[in-house]
Amino acid sequence: MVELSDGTVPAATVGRLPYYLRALRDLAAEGVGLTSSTELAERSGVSSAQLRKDLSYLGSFGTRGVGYDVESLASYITVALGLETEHRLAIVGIGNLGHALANYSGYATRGFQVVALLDASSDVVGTRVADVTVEHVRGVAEVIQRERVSMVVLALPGNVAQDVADAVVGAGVREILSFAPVALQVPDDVVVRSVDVGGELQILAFHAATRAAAL
Amino acid sequence: MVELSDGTVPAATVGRLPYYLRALRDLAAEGVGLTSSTELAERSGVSSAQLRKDLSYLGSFGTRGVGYDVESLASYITVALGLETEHRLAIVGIGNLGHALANYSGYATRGFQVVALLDASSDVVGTRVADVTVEHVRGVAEVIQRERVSMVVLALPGNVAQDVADAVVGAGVREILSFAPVALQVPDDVVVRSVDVGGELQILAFHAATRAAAL
DNA sequence: TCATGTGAAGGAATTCACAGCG
DNA sequence: CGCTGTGAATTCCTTCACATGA
Repeated sequence: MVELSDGTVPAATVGRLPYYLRALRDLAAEGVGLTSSTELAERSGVSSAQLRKDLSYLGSFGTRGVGYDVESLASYITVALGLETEHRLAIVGIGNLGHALANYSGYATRGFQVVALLDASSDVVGTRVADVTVEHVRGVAEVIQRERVSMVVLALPGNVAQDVADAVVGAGVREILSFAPVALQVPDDVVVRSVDVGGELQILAFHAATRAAAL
Repeated sequence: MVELSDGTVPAATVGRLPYYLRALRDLAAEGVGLTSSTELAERSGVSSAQLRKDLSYLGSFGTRGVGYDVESLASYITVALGLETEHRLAIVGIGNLGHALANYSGYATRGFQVVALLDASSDVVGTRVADVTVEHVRGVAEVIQRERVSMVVLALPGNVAQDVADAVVGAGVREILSFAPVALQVPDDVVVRSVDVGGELQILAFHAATRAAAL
């Protein structure tokens, strides 16, 4: 019996749902209709106990003694992640990274649409990138209203990220993905996810140094 | 008294060290010479207790009743992260993202150098990107040897990521940063950090959906 | 019988609150 | 006295191991 739980899903579990969904879509693409917690966990890079525990927070989707139906489990996770509704994105900062993000093809297999691009440089404002005309960041609030933007991606230098975040939050956005290596100060009801490439490399450097020290 | 600890630093702590280092460098750039756990924590987006606990795993760097010397704490974290040695990077996959990463200027303020670029498409092999000539990925093992590459960045589609990872690991690389949305299978002594932009957006979508459901 | 789903146990990370030291 | 450094308490997450039910 399928039953969705209440709203209490651990953050760590939410963070893994995209991996499960990815693995399920891969399985579906391979024509696999039925899977097990062992197989799905292996493809997702977690333990089978972890996978089952995670799914238990969302409800009960499998058949004991059998496994999980790939299609239907994918559907449930899709719904749980809120991917059945369209999410309209604006990207602020059309430098190297912003360009790449604007052109990023498979936005996690639909659900996301880039509807606005903004920048502060007159070099790019007015140009078209990925079929969208770049507008000046000073009009960010208006653009967000006009395009009904619900998520903003910040691909800009750390020193201006906070100002843009303030403007974006003021315009009603509650979900931000930031590539700027700064801790953004936002109200409690705003969710910020941060991706820091430099930081990731530093973490790898730490492991390299630890390995070297162990010799 | 400054004393470095043994090699047991929690993974969660390691993940935050880059934020502390960033905040310290900002402070130094502003001409601040002395800081407190409260100030530094605020700029890093963590609690002051968290910061002090994290630092305690590395050693003892502050002065009770006073605070931390910005320069020297930055130095210690730099050493702890292994950033005093040069790290030679290869980027595999010179698409939109690979381009952006190759041109990414401040590689976390030095310590990292892009010494090789590889791709499988004849459209880009042979071209120069960020002063480096793109080579064919089939020669990845040779390139890694020749350029003494110690870290590899994978900016390529999920379906080929595992093959390249295998080749790269076979050539002796033990640190990988992957932008491919797949769980790479690697030996225990290889460290893989994964950045999944699509996944981050899905996590934001989950929060948006949860918010909507709460109304 | 077999793999799911889940209480219970165990481990890790965070927070608390204060001892310790300049 | 003030702020660091840290045991203790708490909370959160993961793993275990088995009851459950198709």
